[in-house]
Parts: sequence; C-alpha cells; structure tokens
Amino acid sequence: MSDVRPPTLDTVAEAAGVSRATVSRVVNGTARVSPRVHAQVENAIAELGYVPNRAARNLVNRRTDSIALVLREPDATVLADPYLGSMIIAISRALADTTFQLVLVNARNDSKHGTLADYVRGGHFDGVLLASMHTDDPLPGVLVGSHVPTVVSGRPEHPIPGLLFVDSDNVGGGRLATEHLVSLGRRRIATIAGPPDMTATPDRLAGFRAALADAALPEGPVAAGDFTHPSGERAMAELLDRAPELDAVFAGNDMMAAGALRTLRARGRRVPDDVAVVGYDDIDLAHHTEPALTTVRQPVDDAARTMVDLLIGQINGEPGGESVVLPNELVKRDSA
Amino acid sequence: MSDVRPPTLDTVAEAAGVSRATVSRVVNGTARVSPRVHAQVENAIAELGYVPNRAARNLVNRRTDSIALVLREPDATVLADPYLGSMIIAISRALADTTFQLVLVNARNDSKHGTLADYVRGGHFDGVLLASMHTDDPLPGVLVGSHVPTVVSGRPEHPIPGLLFVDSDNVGGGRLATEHLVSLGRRRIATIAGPPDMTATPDRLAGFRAALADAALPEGPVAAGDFTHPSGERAMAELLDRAPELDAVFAGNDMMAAGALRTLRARGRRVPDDVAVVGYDDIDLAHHTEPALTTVRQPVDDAARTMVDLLIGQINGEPGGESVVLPNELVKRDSA
DNA sequence: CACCAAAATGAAAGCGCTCTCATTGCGGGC
DNA sequence: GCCCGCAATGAGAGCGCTTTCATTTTGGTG
Repeated sequence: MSDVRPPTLDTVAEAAGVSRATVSRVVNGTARVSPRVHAQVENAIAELGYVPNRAARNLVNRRTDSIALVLREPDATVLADPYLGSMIIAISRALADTTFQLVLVNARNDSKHGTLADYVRGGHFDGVLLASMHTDDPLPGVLVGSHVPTVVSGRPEHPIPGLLFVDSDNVGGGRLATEHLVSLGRRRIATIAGPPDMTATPDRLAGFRAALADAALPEGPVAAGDFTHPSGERAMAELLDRAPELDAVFAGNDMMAAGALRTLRARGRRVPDDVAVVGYDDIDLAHHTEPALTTVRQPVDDAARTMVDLLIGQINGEPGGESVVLPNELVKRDSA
Repeated sequence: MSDVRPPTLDTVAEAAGVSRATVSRVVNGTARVSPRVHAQVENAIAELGYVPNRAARNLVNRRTDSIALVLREPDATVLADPYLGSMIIAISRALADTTFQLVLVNARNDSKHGTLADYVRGGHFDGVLLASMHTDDPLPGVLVGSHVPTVVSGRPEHPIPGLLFVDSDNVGGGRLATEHLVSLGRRRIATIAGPPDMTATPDRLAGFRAALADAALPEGPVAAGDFTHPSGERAMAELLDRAPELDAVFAGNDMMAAGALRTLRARGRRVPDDVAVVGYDDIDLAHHTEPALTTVRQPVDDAARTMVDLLIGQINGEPGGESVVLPNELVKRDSA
C-alpha cells in the first residue's frame, strides 16, 4: 500500500545524467561503456538501490528465468519417502548459482489453472524438471511435443525422442546389492520389488536376476511392495511364508527394507545372522534401523546437478545434450 | 528455437472480431460482456489455445504472483531432518489452490545475486515465507522494514512489530510430553534440548520444567543437542553418565530421540521398561524406531495453511492478521 | 417515436525493460 | 586542417497486458 515505486531504469538514467539505454548496458554488461559513465551509473544504482524489474525483463526477453520442478505424486504415501525431499534440496542447491528460480509445482494432475499440462506449457517456465515419474504419465510426451525443454529424473519406460533423462544405474545397483549377498555366502535370496510403474523397479529386478544367474543360483522369490514401510512389512511376511528357508532379502528401497527388518524381528529371525538385508537409496533412516542398513546409495547431488546442466543447455539451445546414467555405490553397514 | 509465437490477446481479439480490451475482460471476468461476445471470445481462446502471458500481466499489475519459501539452513545437518521436507510439501499443497507460485529459495546467505536480503527485497516476490529461522537472523527484520509481506514459521525470539508468525505451542508440547512421563510414574526425568538459537528449544524446555514443577519433581538434567541423530546419541550418553539413575527422557525432536534410543540399547537399558523416551515432531522415522516412538505431533498441515492464509491476507492488504500458535498432540506408541 | 441513462465496447496510454538504428564525438591518416 | 572510421551514446519502438476514458449500442420511458 506504500505508494513509493521502486526506482526504474529511467530514474537511474536521470540521476546519472545518461540515457536509459546506457544504464541498461551497464546493468547487463552488454556493450562497452566509457569508464567515466560506467562509474556514474554504478553510483546512481547503488544510491538508489536499483534492482531490475524481472517482469519487464521477462516480457521483452521472452524468458521467465524460472524452471519448474514438477512432483508427480498424487498420493501422500510416496511423499513420505525422504528420498524425494533430498532430491528437491539437491536441485535447489544446483540451481543456486544460476539465475534461474526454482518453482515447485505439486501436481495432482490438474489442481491449478486447467490441466497441469496446459499450465506448464503456458510459458510460465523456461524449462521443466520432472521427478518421480510413472511409466504411464503422458506429461513428458506432451512437454516434448510442445517444445518445452524438459529433463526427467529416471529412465522413461519407452524412450521419447528428444526427452532427456538422468537416471542412476538401477540394473547395476540391483546387481551390486545381490552380488554382495552372494559374496556373503547367501544362496536363497529373495527380493521385495517396488511399484511396477516406475522403471527403477524392473531395472533393479533385472540386476537382481542377472547377479543370481551369474552365480548360478536359482531365481529367488519376488514380492511386490509400493516403496512404503508397511508394504515392506507385508511383503516380507509373504516372502517368509512362501520361502521360509530364505537367507537374504534385497529390498527395492530403504523404506521397505526397514519394514522388512521389523517383520523379520517379529518372526524371530536375526539380521544379518539368519537373514541378510540390503536396501536401496541410503536415506537417513538407513543409519537408524536396527541393525543399520546395508544399502545402495544413489548419487543424488550428481544427478541433480546433471539434470540442471542438461536442462539449462536445452534452454540455451545448446546442441548435444545426452541422457545420463550415473553409477551407484554399495554402502556396507550391519544388515548384510 | 521455434519461431512461432504463442497467441496474444490481439490474436484472440482478431479471431473473435472484438477488441483486445474485451478479450481481457472475459479472460479476467473483470467486467460484464454480452453473452454473445463472451462466447465468441471463449471459442477463439479455446481454438488458439491462448494462455495469458504472465510477465506482461505482472508488469502492469505490479505483482509477481509468486511467493518465496526461504529455507534458512546453511548447513546440511539440519536439512537431514525430514521435518523440513514435510513443511515444504505442506506449503506447496496449501498454495496449490491459489494463483501463487511457490519459489524455493535455498539460502546460504548470499549465494544468488548479491545479498539474499536484496534479492528477496528486489520485488521478485509478492511475499515471503521463512522456515527454520534462527534467533539471530536479521532477515525477517529487514523484510518487514522493506514492507515485504512476510510470515515466519516459529516464534521469533524478540517480537518484531508487523511480523506475523505461526508456531505450534512448544511450551504446551514440552508439558504434554513431560506430563505423560510423570503419569507413567517416572520420577527422574531428563531432557535432551535442541539448538538454543531456535525458540522452540527454550519453549519446550519451559514446558518440561513447568510440568516437573507441577508434579513437585526435582528439575532433571538437561543435555544439549543440535537436532541431529548423532547429537542425540552423545547427549544420551552424557545424561547417563551424569544421572545413571534416570528413568525417562524427553528429547527435543524425534531424530535425537532415535539417537538416544540407540545409546540406551548400547548401554543395556530397556525402553520403555528401564527408561521411557518421548520425542517430538512425529516424523516418519518415529514409526520405525525400536521401540516405536511416543512423540509430540505438530500440526504441519494446519501450520502451512495458516501461514499461507496470513501471507495472502497481507499481500492483499487485508487488515487484522494475527500470529497464531497451534496446539500439539501427544502420540502414544511404545517408547513411553 | 424520440430521448436519455446504463450497458457494452473500443482506443490508447502506459507498466519497465531491451535492442536496433541513428547520431554524436573522437582520434588518426593524409 | 579535413575527412573517415569507429567507439560511445541516445532516441524510440515494442514486448503483451490492464485500465481509464470516450464512444457506441441498447433498452426503457414518456
């Protein structure tokens, strides 16, 4: 309600005794300006506390200088997984050194103005980062079709021409976890898989099976979970019923691994003595379970930085961006 | 790189055979338009897929339609606490039904363009939400001084005129936890306090002491932590050394409670039989510790919604916003 | 049927910025 | 001393929108 308007380019120009164009030039460093004039302008800017008006700038430049982070999680269950939170923080950090703002778009499909797809396509953002994608989600296709620079986290089920993604090597991760169990001498290895509509699930499963095959071990039983703690408890119970003699479990994420741990304890199985357990993600919780979880760590910070770099490259029209698959790492603790 | 520009008001106007002003009116519902013309315009909009240009709108309206969520956490340690993540999600959800965008500003003091304070003051946002404040942070004062609508999460140490905050009743929460321990018959009750530079810490401590006084119990030992898991382990060890006979602990958050649990187990104390433990926050982890944590739940969703409502009220110049303190709730599980 | 108020619409002025194009100023080569 | 070329600067158009103000249309009344 204060009616004092912030200084504009013209204000500064007048104060410095030059034209608006010149001030613009020094603000943007876009052309040479004589040292004397440059100093005058700088002084005027400092004195008036001038800050460029973003809207005006965006209008003429046809850029918004902001990128959307779309979280595709209709149900709160998966939001409980701190992995997503760490992703958000990592992306925000990766963006901190750029001029881009991070806009969080919490997307239950069409909450905002009309469809989410329309909203995102509506030129509100220079680019879009998609996290926690499901295989049947049409959004990435729509965005690419609308020429909106887009990078998704996690390999899409079907490659979409022009869609870049950053993923961690889930096949390798599944293999890493399973090979570790094998190296421990375990022979009856089961797995708790994640939701089938995220590619991480089949990928980790593929790594699991490949490692088993390499070790000439029979394919262990598979139970399905949905990345939540309770689903891990249930899946473990199911596994125990189906294969009471199992001596190891590879869980599709740490949350489910924690659930499995609880079921194992309830059933009187000691971990890792009777049953070894390996999780996935290395979320904070992995330190706190009893026993502490051996798990596969994903390079969240690297992934975030890579996504941001790829996206900005696309926004700037640089050629040659390529999807990236980052390696994972086994973190050995006490559960296996 | 595509050179086809999106449709503008003029495009639509021409297609509908009316003036730009009229189209603007139907888009904004700002004035009456005859039904026939209205329909024509709607058709044209639908056909062309017109979406208003946000920058142009912002320029003339002097609004950005976006609000900043500033996370004031220089060190990653506190970021590991999922409480913050749940806050982010809750705020994002609370904003989903409004026209405002949520911009995440991850603020290690002056990463972006110049000082954070300047950046935030630079008119990039209509309002600011501050989370995880520390008592010595000058930012809220600066913002209020610059007439930037601001709402902070958590009571500031010294009331700042014009600064609204939303907090949960930490004194009451500390009391709730402690009274529960007292009601369990515990008599030697210790506490692990959080970082002293957040008001939640002295407040919870005050509640703790008040409850002890009410029960005519001596003031128990206090150890200091920093809200992290390791600090909880250390603080518990210290407490055990100083007061080996203690039979209950109230921890300033769940993370430290989990650490305390681990130390207790290592020292051979059974929970809750030998030592009862109560945490604070009811983060997801509270379900997964062994035993599951009894804890104080903060109304995160309510708090988020309240913050958003207050902020939007301020932005719209509505009078009469008041700081709010929300009640907490004791969640009984197995640790006490 | 003429008249006037009210309703509907249009014309146009900016919002603050960038950038093209034109103009000015300057030094050096002849 | 004059002219040319380049560096420095300024003038001004326009980005897409909202909004005031003027104008046209409409419809009710005498």
